[in-house]
Amino acid sequence: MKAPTTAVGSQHWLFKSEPTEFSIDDLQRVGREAWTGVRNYQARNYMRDAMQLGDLAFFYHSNCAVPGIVGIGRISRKASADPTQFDPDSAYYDPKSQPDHPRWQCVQLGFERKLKRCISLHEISQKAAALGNLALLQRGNRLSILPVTAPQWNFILSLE
DNA sequence: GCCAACGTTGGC
DNA sequence: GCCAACGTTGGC
Repeated sequence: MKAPTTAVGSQHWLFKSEPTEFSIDDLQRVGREAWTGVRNYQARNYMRDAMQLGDLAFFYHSNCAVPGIVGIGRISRKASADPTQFDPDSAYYDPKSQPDHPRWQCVQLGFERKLKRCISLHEISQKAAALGNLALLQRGNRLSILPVTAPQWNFILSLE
């Protein structure tokens, strides 16, 4: 018997986005968005190797007045080649990536809902003891896509 | 705007 | 493979 694969939609993630670039309101308006432009190998590996259709993700506003979690999205398409890597006009163009061996991948994130209120990084930091080693709170973390455990997910949502 | 904490690049 | 230089992230 084959080992069971990870159940569809059973995992949780956190996606960072600068609201001046792409906010939760933008996601709500367009409904779904290909998460292009990730140029970090670890973040890519999370998308390419781990994310399953239906996984849930916190939508986090970074580099803004009140950084924090503002909404929820859901993986609506599994990873595929990020087209911006082949577009010379794109800010994310990667001349070293070959079309037959794409270096970068992206998933599609669908809008699920906005939180009733922003759960700020400040507030999350204050609850650090209850959250264990939440990747978001790890020192020096700069990844734009982070894993969240089910207990962490449930605890953060309970703050809403 | 500052700056700590990275990840990446490229010379050697 | 080492590592200095450089670029980026992102909170503050």
